[in-house]
Amino acid sequence: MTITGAHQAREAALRECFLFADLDHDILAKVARVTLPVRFQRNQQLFEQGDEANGLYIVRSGLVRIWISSEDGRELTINLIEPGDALGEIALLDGLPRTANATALEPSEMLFLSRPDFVRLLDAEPILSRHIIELLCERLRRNTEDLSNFAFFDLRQRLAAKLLELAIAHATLCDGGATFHRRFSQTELAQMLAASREAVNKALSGLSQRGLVTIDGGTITIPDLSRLREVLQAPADER
Amino acid sequence: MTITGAHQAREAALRECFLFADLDHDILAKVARVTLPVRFQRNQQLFEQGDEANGLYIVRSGLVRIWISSEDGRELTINLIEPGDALGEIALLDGLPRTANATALEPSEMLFLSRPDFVRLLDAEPILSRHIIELLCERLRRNTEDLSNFAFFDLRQRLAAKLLELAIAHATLCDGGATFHRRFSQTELAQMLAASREAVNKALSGLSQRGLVTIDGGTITIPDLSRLREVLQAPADER
DNA sequence: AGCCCGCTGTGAAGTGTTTCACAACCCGGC
DNA sequence: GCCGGGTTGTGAAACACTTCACAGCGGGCT
Repeated sequence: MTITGAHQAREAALRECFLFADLDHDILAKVARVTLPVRFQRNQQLFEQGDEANGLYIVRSGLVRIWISSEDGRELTINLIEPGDALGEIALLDGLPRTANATALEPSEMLFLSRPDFVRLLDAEPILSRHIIELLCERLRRNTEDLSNFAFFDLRQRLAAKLLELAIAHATLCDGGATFHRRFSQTELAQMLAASREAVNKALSGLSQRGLVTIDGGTITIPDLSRLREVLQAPADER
Repeated sequence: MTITGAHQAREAALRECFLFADLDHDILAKVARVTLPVRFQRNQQLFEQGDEANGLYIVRSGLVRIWISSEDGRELTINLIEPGDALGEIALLDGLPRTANATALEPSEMLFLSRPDFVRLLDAEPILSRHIIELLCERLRRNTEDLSNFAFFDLRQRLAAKLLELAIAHATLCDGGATFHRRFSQTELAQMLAASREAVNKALSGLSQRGLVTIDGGTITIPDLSRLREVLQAPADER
């Protein structure tokens, strides 16, 4: 592939990312030029909580896990970043240390945009500010949702909510139901739900016994999304 | 007070708010003119989750509680907004329904800035975008902290963390310790911690028996902030 | 004064979740 | 083929917190 070909590919990747979606072609081309393609293997760490922010990552393929850990080594997965989304915004924008860790769950391709380049761009392009603001608002809404789940839901409900959320990005919807592309181990789920692996196992069995999910060789399918959603309103006695 | 006097007072109030702190005088004067002073009584609601966003509130005095509620009526206090801070940014910025409820905990004075006026201002003043972005980042950091507390801490630790957090805004620090200005009822604390009032009572007694806090007629004082902070690292067996 | 309401303290029973221990499984590598 | 590591399933004991019930306290209102 020629060098300009590579630039064009990167520009196309940027355009698929919400943050840069409707910048003018010439601006985007300039950005594409300073952007650095990087690859990460499965389980390779992009950065660590407390690191200084060096730049922004834009995911082209793969999957990245954003997580924090406690003093005694337990881990909480805060977010999974899909292709087309960006990660590392917060520390990038306010210049403070990274709030969380980021690790590739799959072999992943990214574009890396260094902080100096990004800041320059932000000053030059007011429309980018608007997109950043919208991105941050979206993150805040998701965050409030998560807090609400922790505060109000028991494990069974948190699991149902998480499965419904994961289904949007990781399952093909069909006929009111959804089947996941990707396998999520019970340990992975437990880390998203701040619960023990054993408890997730039992909650999952519970859902599956009621036919709300079916599990085939570790791959989850939700036969009927709206029936699973009912678990979120159930007044506890209906289990 | 003359009308221009009122404008000047409002302009001063804006200047004390981080969001508007370093706008030019003439811009600020223009904003002050479109800004509307409003008062709320104790327990009066500013807006409700699901409402359409009509504008931004800037707190001049008093205290505002941001909270969400569950289907079955439990409430979680997400944030307390102090004088000099703003509230209602998220829905204001993305145009979607309000994510939470807001009610005044004390008689409170605000400045109200309507959404159309705000949007105009945002387009005209790029520096305001930067401040908004910083505000959102700060909220996100606090939010991640809250998630971490829910995921990793038991009630005793969450209580200690919350008291340390509240002390910053609601206590006078003195000699390594802090005494609160304001009384927080155990019910109010319980709503911040997503726990029952009774459990908060017992956790509070626990802390007080160990001399980590002292309670005098319902008013809390922390004799030694750093000793209370140790509770956050305690490996459970040291209670 | 007396009343009432919201706040505080506390115990007993019930429940959801963790921790621990262990058995069975699947799949890739040697 | 077999071994081994990461999975899944499950049951028993321990634990944290909720729920319920109730008693006492205090401050504001009539």
